[in-house]
Amino acid sequence: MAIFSKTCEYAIRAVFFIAHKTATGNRVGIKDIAQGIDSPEHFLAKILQDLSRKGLISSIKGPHGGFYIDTPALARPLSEIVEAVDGNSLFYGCALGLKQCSEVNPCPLHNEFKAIRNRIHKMLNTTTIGSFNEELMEGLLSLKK
Amino acid sequence: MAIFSKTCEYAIRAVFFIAHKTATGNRVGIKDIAQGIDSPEHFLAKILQDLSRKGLISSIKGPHGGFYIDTPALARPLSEIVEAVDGNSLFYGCALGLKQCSEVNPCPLHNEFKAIRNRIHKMLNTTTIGSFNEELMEGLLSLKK
DNA sequence: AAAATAAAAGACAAAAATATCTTTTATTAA
DNA sequence: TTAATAAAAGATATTTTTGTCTTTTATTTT
Repeated sequence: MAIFSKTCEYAIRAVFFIAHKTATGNRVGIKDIAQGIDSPEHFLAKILQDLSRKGLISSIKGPHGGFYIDTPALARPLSEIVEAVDGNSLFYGCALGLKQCSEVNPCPLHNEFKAIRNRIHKMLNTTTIGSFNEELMEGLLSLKK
Repeated sequence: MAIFSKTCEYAIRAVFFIAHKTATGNRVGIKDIAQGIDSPEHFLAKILQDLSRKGLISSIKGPHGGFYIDTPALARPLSEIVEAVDGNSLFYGCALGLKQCSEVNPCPLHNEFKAIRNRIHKMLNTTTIGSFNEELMEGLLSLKK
């Protein structure tokens, strides 16, 4: 299994793509995004609609419209995207799927995974949506294939 | 999203359950296991058949038959169960789902997740199937709900 | 106002994961 | 050697995830 759902993978890649494309103020259309991150266009559209409804990204209809992320939003942590799409089970769920797993009623892997989940959470909390704009502009990082 | 698939969660819980129930040499039936870990019986049966075919656990048909794990197998790492069920993408896959992601062509999260994946891998490599038998016998750890 | 553009929304389809039910095979015990 | 037991195997069903296609709404430009 992967860490994120396919939906979340597309969401993160799209958000990075939009962030770096609109750091200069321009908007970018769904077609460009889908091709820029190598994802199915209409499926991605649904995902972005959802992120837009939740206020994590912005969009404008009509000619010269498209998606964008404003400067304050660039500073938000990636964890908000993940949580909006995949929920918080990656951060708080039991690795063995036990509802009642806790400090007082731990599954065998409870402590080990608590540390790992905390690390993932911390990492995604300190990584902002705009973190990679420069490297993306310089072509040092990849978002497709 | 969870770390493991539901199938893998059941597999790990079942393996721990069988390990501790058979540390004394007895076999345990699918009904007992399913109830002991709170999983759908027939679905679990499929999973255990698969693990049995792959030699990770053992079984015997007929009266007084059931599943068991022999002493050498108790020493095998949990990572083998995970890999048998979920494959190795948790250990080696790109967090953003990019096939071509690598050191020379990294996705934005490549380095951070490489460290996390390594940690998970290491942990599951050093945790053996029989690791928790004592705590399970003492009722200190939970495998259901 | 009309035409063009682009996201939003809705309906539908395919694939994968999860779950259930039935039949078969191997083994044991009476 | 028949009956009982228990896993293996097969068939089918349900749910969730992923993906596609069409229509509607909002906005802009002519």
